[in-house]
Amino acid sequence: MSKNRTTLKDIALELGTTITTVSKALKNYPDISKETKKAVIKMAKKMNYEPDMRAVALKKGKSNIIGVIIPEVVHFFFSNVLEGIIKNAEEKGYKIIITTSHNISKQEKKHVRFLFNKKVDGIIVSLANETKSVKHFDILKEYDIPIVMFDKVSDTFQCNKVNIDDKSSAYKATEHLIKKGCKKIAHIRGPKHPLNSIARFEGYRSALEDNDIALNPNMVMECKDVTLKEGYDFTLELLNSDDKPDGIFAVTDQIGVGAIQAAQSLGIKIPEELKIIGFSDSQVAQIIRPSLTTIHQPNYEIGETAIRMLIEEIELREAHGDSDIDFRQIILDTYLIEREST
Amino acid sequence: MSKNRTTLKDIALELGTTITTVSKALKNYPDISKETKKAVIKMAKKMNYEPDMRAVALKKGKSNIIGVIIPEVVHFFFSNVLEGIIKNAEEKGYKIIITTSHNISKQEKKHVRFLFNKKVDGIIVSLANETKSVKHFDILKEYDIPIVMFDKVSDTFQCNKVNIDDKSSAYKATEHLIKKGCKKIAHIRGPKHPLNSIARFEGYRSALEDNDIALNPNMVMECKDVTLKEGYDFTLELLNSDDKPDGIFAVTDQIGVGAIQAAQSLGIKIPEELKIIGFSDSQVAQIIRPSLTTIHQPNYEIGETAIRMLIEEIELREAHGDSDIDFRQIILDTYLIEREST
DNA sequence: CTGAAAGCGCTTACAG
DNA sequence: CTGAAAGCGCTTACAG
Repeated sequence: MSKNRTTLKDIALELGTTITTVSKALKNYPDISKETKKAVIKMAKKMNYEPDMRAVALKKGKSNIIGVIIPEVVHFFFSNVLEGIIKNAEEKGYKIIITTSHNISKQEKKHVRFLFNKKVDGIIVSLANETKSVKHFDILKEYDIPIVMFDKVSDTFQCNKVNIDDKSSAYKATEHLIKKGCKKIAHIRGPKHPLNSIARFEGYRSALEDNDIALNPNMVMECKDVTLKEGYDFTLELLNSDDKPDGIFAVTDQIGVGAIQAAQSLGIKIPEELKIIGFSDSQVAQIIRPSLTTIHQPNYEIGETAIRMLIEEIELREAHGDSDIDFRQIILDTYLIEREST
Repeated sequence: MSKNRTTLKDIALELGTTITTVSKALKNYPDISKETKKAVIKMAKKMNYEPDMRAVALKKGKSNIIGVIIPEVVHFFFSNVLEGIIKNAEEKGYKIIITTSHNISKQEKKHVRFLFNKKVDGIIVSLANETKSVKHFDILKEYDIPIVMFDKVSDTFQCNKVNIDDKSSAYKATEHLIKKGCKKIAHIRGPKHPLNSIARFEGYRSALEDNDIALNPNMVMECKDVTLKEGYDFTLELLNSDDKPDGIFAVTDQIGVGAIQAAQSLGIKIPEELKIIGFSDSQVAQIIRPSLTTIHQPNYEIGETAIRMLIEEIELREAHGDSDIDFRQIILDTYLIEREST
């Protein structure tokens, strides 16, 4: 037996009163008598009433839904950020619609469009590796839909942003290798476009420079998909060249793990002959032997901060209309964790 | 300058026609002239029109949103399932709202309620470890909202289900240890309630029985949160007892990894003195040394299957009203991957 | 304290 | 071929 979901009308009919009264009673308006409220609440419970949020959303012009666009879900960093987003959103009565770009710009565009017509209250995004132009986000600005970018942000787009200081973190990582005695330091870097892979490269370059080590372009490898396999293959290539590195700064832990496995396959001793440092502090960094020195970044807090900023902006706009917002960029701290690989 | 989002009315006004005509033109109704259609489509584009899905949903009684309730996002198995769900949902024009129970029944109840009043078209769920009664799902049945359960399912609740054969997989795992010569096999099992941890225990028990090995209750440890640390601690306890196991069947890879680390901390050789097998085939199983023998389960396919069944049911009900549905339980195959730990 | 009415943005049966 | 009207389920300013 299928029932239709109870509406205000059903309750009003049952009680011989009107929709208006029922609606007000349920929302505890002061101008409704206690008896009426009691009766309405009782009947609502009995009839399993739950407000139709679509109707509420339509009426109020608010959906309490936030859209998230990230490259991947099966990913140590992003799943942790997502966790931070979801938990804090739920606490404040917002729900999350999640979409994944798989680092493809076209997908990202589609999702922006979709979330736009789903009338989400705001959007959190980490750009696809492939994305260069962020024109497809302009429509959100035009219609005053708040956006927060994290991790892979745009430098030109005006909005709230959360990330870490990739350059100084990469500097720290490279400097660590230098302090440990490395002279020939390779960098397996991220793809061309994302600002954070550029910043990490800059940190690497800058640390070499400050320590009077010439940058050898043959020692910089550029990943496409940033997979363990790429880390493995690039490391083999580096270690089979005439000019072997004695240190590798890997742009992520996955790359670092691939590097360790490649070195081991050639019988090269870590950290004696080769030192390796990763980035992210994911679980594999602790579990691999030798364990991987890495840069810890506050994943959960990045998600938490992003959702907080977004909800603040949403509620600020609700209160003051489209008053001008001062956008901020919040930079969270990282630290180096030394393990066996250096 | 904030704009209000364009509505049908805006377009009609601009064109000096009516909402009806604009709506029909955009949906390519046959009874609208070509010229009108052309003009409407052009104007819609110019004005950045996107239909308000809330209104469409309200009118049509459909939201094209599917709710997902899972214990965790930061979790190898669940993030992979989620990936399978999201990708296949997007292809069919559905979006996912994701909520996490953190294995707490109360949270799960709250989410069911929330998703119900969000009027999602259907729900996919893997039960919280804590959940015994599934009464809180009854409301979905009452109102004909399709549900698919996966992994941690209920045996009493009538709905479509997707999982693996946990019992026979566990049997396979235990039998593998026996074939490798283990005589004293411990099992670090999952929590009390979830059917799949019970089934895995049953598989273990049954394999021992078939091989004339008496089950020693002291060799069965029960996890609460199924964390690496629990695996570590229980393994220390087992290995420090008078009656040491020579094999451990761990209910997940995380437990298996903890077991390996605990054994190593005591200087016990794997696999010579102790053999360990996990369950899931997550990345850590490949990366730890010795690498972990495990049961591979098709994570992505579980998600894919769940969302397919759900969408099928949604569309079936749309077409035929609440005709009776034949619920199915789809069992996906697992296989054993032998690595260094056995 | 209660209720009639307008309206959020759409869809669609019906009339012309 | 075009359009007026009802209605999806709510909220809320207004009248009584």
